[in-house]
Amino acid sequence: MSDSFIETIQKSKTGSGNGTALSCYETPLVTVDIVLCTVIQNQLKVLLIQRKQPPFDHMWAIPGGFIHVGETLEQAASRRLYEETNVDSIYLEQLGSFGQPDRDPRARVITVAYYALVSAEKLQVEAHANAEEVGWFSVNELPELGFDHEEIVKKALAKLKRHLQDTSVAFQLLPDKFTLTELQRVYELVLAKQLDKRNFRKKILASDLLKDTGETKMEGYHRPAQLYSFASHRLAETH
Amino acid sequence: MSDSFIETIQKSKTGSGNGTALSCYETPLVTVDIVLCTVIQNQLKVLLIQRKQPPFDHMWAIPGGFIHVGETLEQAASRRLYEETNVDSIYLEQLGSFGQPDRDPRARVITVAYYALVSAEKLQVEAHANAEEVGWFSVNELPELGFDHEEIVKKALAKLKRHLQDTSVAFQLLPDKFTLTELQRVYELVLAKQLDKRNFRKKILASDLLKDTGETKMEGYHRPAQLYSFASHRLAETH
DNA sequence: ATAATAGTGTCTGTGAGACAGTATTCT
DNA sequence: AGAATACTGTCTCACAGACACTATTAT
Repeated sequence: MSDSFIETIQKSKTGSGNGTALSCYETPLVTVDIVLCTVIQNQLKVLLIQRKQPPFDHMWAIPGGFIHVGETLEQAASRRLYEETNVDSIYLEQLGSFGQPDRDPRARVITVAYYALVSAEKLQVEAHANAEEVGWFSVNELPELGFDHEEIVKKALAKLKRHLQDTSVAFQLLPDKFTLTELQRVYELVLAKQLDKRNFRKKILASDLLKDTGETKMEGYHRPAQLYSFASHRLAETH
Repeated sequence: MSDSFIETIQKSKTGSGNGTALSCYETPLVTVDIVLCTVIQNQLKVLLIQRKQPPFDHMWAIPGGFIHVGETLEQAASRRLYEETNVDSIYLEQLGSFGQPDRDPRARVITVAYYALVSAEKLQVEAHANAEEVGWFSVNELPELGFDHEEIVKKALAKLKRHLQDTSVAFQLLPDKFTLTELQRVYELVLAKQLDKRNFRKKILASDLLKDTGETKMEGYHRPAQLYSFASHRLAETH
């Protein structure tokens, strides 16, 4: 959809001038692009869409698109995520803008990038009623990406890592009720390293972000785990 | 300068359609805006420019402008700073994009904001050969700002604060050789709180970022201070 | 009994912050 | 001698990280 829009702009660029002092193609286009992350099968995954036209035909790219009239940047990102996943109110964080003059070979396109987090639970409910090729890729096994999307994904993962440590974003990747082991797994996946169980629990419980729901979760033939929920979503924010 | 460009766009908007499927005004304009900080007279100051046209006529605003063809976002910001200060190679850090639909009453304008740091020393060399009203304002006594620039400045100062603590940006606000007391003053101004002299020196010297130049600086009738220089500009970077 | 995961406490080292007195230079 | 700033070391507390065993559930 973004692509057909750029084609139109391109035509006006190659056609004869229209008399105004400044033509469209001298002003850059603006998009939003989103690195949507979730945890599936014990892996940190990113949502990608397979391209159907040049440039970068057949390659994968992160979802994105133009900003509609009257929309804020966040709303545009949110809308695009809804279009791809049928989930709304997905957690979004702005990552920065990418504007290398040649990042899109067709036209000058500046993108405002976001990273987004959803729990796999929310995704399961909705099927992909979408004709596009859409896929979840493990961050360790990303295909080659079009445009500068590899750079954007890398920055997103780096920012998520930092963010995880001084805020409480981890909960965005979990269902409302979760065990401490599940929470630790999220930390381990994002930070890409193992954590000590006792130290992790000590720190998390000391932070006072969790509420013991009293419920337990049985999974397999062993001692059931306590279920916790997140107490104060907006605490411990540094950013 | 940005303003006359927006006027042109505005005319094409109110004039009759030109036949293309998508006219210019449906695509947002993009600018860069920069919060340039320095330390003058023991105060943290921000560069502002007084506006000469509506909207926000007579009010102050941070410097900014459109991106030229072929320029990266950073280059555009850098160029605008050079135009205002005659100083180049000013330290720049991207802050984020601001895109509220109504932030500019004339047209949809999305801005990519930067914060920038210069040492007062570099500024002293060059005089303002500029016709515009330009001024350095203490961050504690900012005038009312046009557009959403107050929000941008606040975010810049917050980011600078955070940044100061886990990187070595402080040096961007100092001359090449400086005393530990001067360095501490920069920290105190940015963090807006007093620091203990012994703890500060202990921490800074332990970080191994400084090189003792062997020189000293006499100022007043008292013991002269050691001059240090910054050892490794790119160490301790988190971002 | 066994398998499988949940859950728990101590010790050590490091870094942050509180705190006061001596050193050096010039008038 | 006095004024003004440079410079220095110790103690305490909180937090991070290393580390191993008991508890509970189902088969």
